[in-house]
Amino acid sequence: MPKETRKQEIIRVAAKLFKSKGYSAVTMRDLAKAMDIKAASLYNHISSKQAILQDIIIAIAEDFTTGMQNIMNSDTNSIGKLEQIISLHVKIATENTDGLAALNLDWMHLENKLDYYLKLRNDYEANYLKIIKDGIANNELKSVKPDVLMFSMLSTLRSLYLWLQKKEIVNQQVLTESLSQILIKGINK
Amino acid sequence: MPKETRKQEIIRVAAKLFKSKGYSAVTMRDLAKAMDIKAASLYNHISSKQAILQDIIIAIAEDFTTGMQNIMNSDTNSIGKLEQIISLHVKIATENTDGLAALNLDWMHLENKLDYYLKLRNDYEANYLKIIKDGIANNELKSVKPDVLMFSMLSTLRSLYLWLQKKEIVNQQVLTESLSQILIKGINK
DNA sequence: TTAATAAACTAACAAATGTTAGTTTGTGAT
DNA sequence: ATCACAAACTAACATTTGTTAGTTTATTAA
Repeated sequence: MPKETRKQEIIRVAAKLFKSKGYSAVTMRDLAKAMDIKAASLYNHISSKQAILQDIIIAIAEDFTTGMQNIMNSDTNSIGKLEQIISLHVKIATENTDGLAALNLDWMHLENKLDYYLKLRNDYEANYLKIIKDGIANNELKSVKPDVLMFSMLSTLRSLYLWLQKKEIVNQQVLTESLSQILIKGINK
Repeated sequence: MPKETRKQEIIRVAAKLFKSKGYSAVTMRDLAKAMDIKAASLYNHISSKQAILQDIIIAIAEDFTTGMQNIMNSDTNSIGKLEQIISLHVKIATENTDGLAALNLDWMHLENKLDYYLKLRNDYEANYLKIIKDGIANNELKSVKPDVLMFSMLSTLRSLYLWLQKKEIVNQQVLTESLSQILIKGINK
C-alpha cells in the first residue's frame, strides 16, 4: 500500500476536525495544532483552507457518482439495485466517515466547486428516483410516493456517518443486511 | 395573536441565516444586514450571538421533550406511539423549519447549554428505544434490531427540515401518512 | 561533500469578528 | 410640552482569521 503523503495526512486530520465543529468553526491554527506544527507550515502542502474542503468533498461525491453508474449498468432488478445502493453508502461511510461528515455538513461552503457538486448530487438523485419508479412500474415495489421513499432512504443513508461513530462493530455486511431488511422489506411486494 | 417582538424577529431571521450557512459562518453583520440595521443595534435586543443560538435550539428541544412525554403517557399501542412520533416531528418541522435546521446543524456550538441539550436528546432517544422494544416484546413489531430501526426512523425524521424547503405542498396530514406508510408498514407484523 | 528537496520555522499583514460605550431619534402617554 | 422608552446610530476596541514572505533545518541523492 502506498504510504500517506503529508498532504493526505493534513486532509485526513482536517476532515476529522470538520466533522466535530464544521468547516467554518475550524481555524487553520486549530488544524496546525492537531498536526503539531505552525499554521504557516500547512501552506507548504496545501494551497488554501478552501482547497482542503474541496479535496475532501469532491472526491467522495465522485465516488458516489462512479458507484451509481456501476449500479445503473448492472444486470439486476430494482430491488437488487436498491440493495447495491445501500451497500455503496455503507462502504463509503465506513471507509471515510469523517470525509462524509464534511460532505454532509459543509457542502454549502464549496465556493468554486459548488455548482459541480450540486450537479453530481442532482444526477445521483435523478438516477435513484428512476430506479424506484422503474421498480414500481415493474410491480417489484409497492406503489408508494417515489420521492418520499427516496427521501426517506437517502436520509438514513446520508446519516450513516453519525451512526458509525457510535458503534464499535463496523461489520459492513451485517449493517448492510440490517438496513436492507428495514429499508426495503417494507416496500417489497 | 400576539404580535412578534423585535427580539423574536431577530431570532427568526437568525434561524433562517443559520440554516443556509451554519451558525459559525453567519456574522452579526450578516444578521444586521438581513434586518436592515447596524450590527451594534442588535444588542439592544439580544445579549450575544450565542444567546440567539440557545434560544432557537433549546426551545425546540423542549418541544420535543414535551411531545414525547405526552406520547409516553398516551393510551395507545406501540404502533400508535410510533405514528404519534412521526406526527410530532412533522408538526415541529413544519412550524419551525429554520429553527430545526439550526438544531440539527449547530447543536455542537451550544456552549453553556450543551450539556442540557444532550440530556434532553438522550432522554428522548431512550424513550424512543423503549417504545420500539416494547413493540417487539408485545409482538406488534417484527423482530428487527431496535437501535438500527430507531436510527433509520430518526434519520428520516430529523432530515424533514431539508424536505420541507423543497416541497410546496406542506400538508401535514398527507406527509405524516406517507411517512407512516413507508417507515412503519415494513416493520408492522 | 555537495546539491536538492521536503518541511518546518518566525514575523507580519490586512481584513473580519463579536462586542461595548455613548449618543441620537422617533413615538406615545401624561 | 415633557417624559419615558424602544430602537436606531457612530465610533471604536481587542482578538481572531487566512495567508504571505523569507529563512532555517533535516534528510536524501549524486
